[in-house]
Amino acid sequence: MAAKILIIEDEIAVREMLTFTLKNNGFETFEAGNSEEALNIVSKNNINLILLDWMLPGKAGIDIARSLRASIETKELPIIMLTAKSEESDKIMGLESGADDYITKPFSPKELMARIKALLRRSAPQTDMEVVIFGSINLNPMTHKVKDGDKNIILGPTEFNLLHFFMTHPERVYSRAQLLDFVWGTNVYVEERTVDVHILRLRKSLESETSKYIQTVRGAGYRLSK
Amino acid sequence: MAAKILIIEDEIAVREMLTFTLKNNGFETFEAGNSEEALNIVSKNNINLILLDWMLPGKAGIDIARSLRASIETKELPIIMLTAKSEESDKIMGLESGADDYITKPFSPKELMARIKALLRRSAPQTDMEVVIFGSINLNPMTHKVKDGDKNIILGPTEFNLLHFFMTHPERVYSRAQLLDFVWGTNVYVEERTVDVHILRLRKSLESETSKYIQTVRGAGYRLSK
DNA sequence: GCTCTTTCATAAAGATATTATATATAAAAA
DNA sequence: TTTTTATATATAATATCTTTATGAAAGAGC
Repeated sequence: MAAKILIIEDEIAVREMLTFTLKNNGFETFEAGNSEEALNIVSKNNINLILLDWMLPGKAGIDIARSLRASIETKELPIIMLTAKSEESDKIMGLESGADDYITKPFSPKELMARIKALLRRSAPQTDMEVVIFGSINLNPMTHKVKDGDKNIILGPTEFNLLHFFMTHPERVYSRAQLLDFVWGTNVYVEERTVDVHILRLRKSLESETSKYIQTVRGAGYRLSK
Repeated sequence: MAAKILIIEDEIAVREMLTFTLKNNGFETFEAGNSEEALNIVSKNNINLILLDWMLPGKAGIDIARSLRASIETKELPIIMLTAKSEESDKIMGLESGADDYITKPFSPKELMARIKALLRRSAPQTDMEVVIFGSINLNPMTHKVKDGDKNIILGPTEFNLLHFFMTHPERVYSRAQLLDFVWGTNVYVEERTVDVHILRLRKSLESETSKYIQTVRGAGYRLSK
């Protein structure tokens, strides 16, 4: 699922630009113009990362960073601060008060994305990295290993992703088109029949008993179910 | 029923190519060469998606997107913009002014189709996914599973659809012709007797007690009732 | 080179529509 | 009433059509 990013910025134009860039890159965005809004949004949503304008009126920026760092709940929340100029003192103060990274305006969307992704990668290992278990299947995204009972299962990348998706979304039927969207990703253009082939290979790789969990639902798609 | 797609493009050759490709893929197409035509067609027809050429004379492309986004009626209408080059600024402007996706020329018909289908899928309402219960029957459209009491009921696609229809429209009698319309879909020529056969199979699949809920109303049709 | 993915061709499985025939029902006639 | 008749529905069998499974080859990426 898409990471949730909160943009704290008082200038509407900049805020909109950021929102737009982030949405475009598949993130879910929230916007706040001041501390109050910001903390409110953080408390109500499961924000994954914050983009914080350092140049908020008063000392708002620094205050927000500090209060987030003070609370147990938000202690680990990654913060990227946006600074207008690359003044050494600002950087130092920013990092000191809790930002994990900073980026100076003007910056390219590309650079912003790279930093956000890097930070999310670093700080959010457990989002999609949980071990998943379904019946006798045990899938560990961290080590990229799959076991079916005692037996180690060797899967190609696509089979691995497919199984991971099914295991994190069991019981529900997905059409081939949906599987392409969710497992292959949007903007990938392959034939729907290709899904069949990967289902076949996934079934072959699993123990014969277990492979029955990968069910064909005629006219609808496939499902992981007992 | 086929989705309706409006092509807004001033170059006739490109327009015809697009129309051809789309028709070939089972879409219903409309064509407009300028804003006026475009907005006119949108207001009179139930357009499901728009292919908008970004390189229309003047700022026509951006203007059309904006006016569509401004009106409540067309706020949600998916727009794919066609751009000549993949310039960052163009993409951003396009998406900012309301396009949902963009595709840069030259593009393959396959890619175009995939994007259109993905967008239609995304914008389609996630309706009809509620679990339905009638008596001891429990039908879950999400998992595509049916239970009658404790027993799992295996149904073919048509029987599943038929039962789902009855369960979402209980107590009322439907003629064979109506069932063909609602369950099979309009524009399908099938003998009315065929309905009998599927009713038979549905009854057979259900527990004998429950199958009595599928009632024959002589001279009128069938009904789901206790 | 290798591995993994996608596509394609064909086989196999499954679902559907049609037909023929049997059965049920309602109304009319005896 | 009971019987007849006409018509509607149920059922089984089957031919046809669709969808899915599978193996093999081509293609892509490393």
